Amino acid sequence: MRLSRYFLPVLKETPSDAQIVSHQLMLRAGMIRQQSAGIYSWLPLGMKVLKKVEQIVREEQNRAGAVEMLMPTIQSADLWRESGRYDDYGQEMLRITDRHEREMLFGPTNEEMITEIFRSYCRSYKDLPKMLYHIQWKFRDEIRPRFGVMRGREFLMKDTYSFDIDEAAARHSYNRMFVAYLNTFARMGLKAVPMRADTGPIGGDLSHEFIVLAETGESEVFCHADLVEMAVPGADVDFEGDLQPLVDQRTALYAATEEMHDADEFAKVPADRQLSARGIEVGHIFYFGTKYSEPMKAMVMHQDQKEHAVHMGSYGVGVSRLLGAIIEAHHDDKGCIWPESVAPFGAGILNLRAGDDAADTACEDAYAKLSAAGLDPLYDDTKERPGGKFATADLIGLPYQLVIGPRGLKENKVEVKIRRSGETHEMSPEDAVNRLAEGAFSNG
RNA sequence: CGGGGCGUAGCGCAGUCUGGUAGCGCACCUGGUUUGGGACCAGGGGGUCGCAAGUUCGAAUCUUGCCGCCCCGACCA
Repeated sequence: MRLSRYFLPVLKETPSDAQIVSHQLMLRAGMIRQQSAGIYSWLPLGMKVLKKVEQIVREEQNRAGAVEMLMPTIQSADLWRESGRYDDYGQEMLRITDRHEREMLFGPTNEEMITEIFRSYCRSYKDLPKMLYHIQWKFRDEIRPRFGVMRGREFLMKDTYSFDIDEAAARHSYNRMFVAYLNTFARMGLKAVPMRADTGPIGGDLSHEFIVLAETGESEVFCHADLVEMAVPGADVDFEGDLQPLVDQRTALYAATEEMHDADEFAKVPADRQLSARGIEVGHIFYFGTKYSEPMKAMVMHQDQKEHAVHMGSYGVGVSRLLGAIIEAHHDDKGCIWPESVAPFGAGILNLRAGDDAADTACEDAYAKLSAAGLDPLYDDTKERPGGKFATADLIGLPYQLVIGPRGLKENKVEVKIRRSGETHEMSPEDAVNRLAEGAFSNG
């Protein structure tokens, strides 16, 4: 992409209503624009990162055996009356009346709808297990939206729903998501710690929040420090096999949010391993048994020739919130530092003197070759002065900057800057392009 | 919803107390000089001061109502 043709409205100054660094940087880097309290437009740069994050979530869901579909944003109130949640959900649900005076709502979640779909088609225990997900915009009319995309009213969520024959089978589905989430967040450069969460009226031990530690997090958390650095299972996990040991390895160590915190248990953690911090909830997994299948009659015939309600779980990832979490984890005073896996462009090419023949030629050549290599470079071909180009490149956080100007070219030199470390390497244009194309500067 | 704060040019703000022809920096446009880490000079455009009503000879400024946004609290991916 040529910057001259792109839409990248960067701000030099920090908008006054942004309180936390991720919100400030998303506004300054021209990623989002607030349209109303807690409601944002995703500008091109933000959209690109959002899609990358979404794709990682999707790939890991698919790997874990979940099947993608798409449900609508608008739902019928009748569906929610079946589960009893229409009255329970309260003011957080945005209720809408259509022209025929039908009561509709903008979905805050999809348990009812997926249960309705499941029960319409699945009648036998032989149809189980099933695991379906979608990535769709949700609306929750939060009392107080804040911190940009961290607590928006409209937000993009991945929600998965599992259907199993009994609690033991549901536990395996739960473990699939538990492990999938560990891998998902690690791929984005996040250290997410699973923490015991409140299971509400269902009880049991099957609910975990996945928390990214960050000073600006909304939750106070307490955990064994080893959990933070624990290596994730990785891509070659056998999701059909026994995942319980992987789960136990983590749940054996203390980790809880404020609501679930037990000071006495925490005190048993070795003192030098006790970690109390703040965190951002990026995922939440939940087993809720027959809470919806019972009232909504999602029954399957078992071998005993009787109908039984299916055991369900739901598993959410705040996709749009993840962008905030990633920036909180990866930034400096100059701007964002995107992990390569979610960077909006693979590299930036900075033409320090657009209009100079030598610089233009070298930049065009690098742009063509890096594009061909699949790096999806952003070529700053504007007439702006070098200082502004450096500042913009740092602000939007591209992992690599290929800096090309007439002064260096006289000695056949260009500069490669690594955003995360700030280090620069001088070399010939050919070397720079080749090494960038082959990922020579990557640290994985 | 309770408590607090703020709405003045695209962004950041001053002016409001004490009413008297709407300002500053950045950004933008034109010309010129510049050009390797957010240049300089000169000129220029842009605001019914959130909306409405009221007080007044006169309102960004005082009064009332409404709207929007932000922060603290209880809830959530």
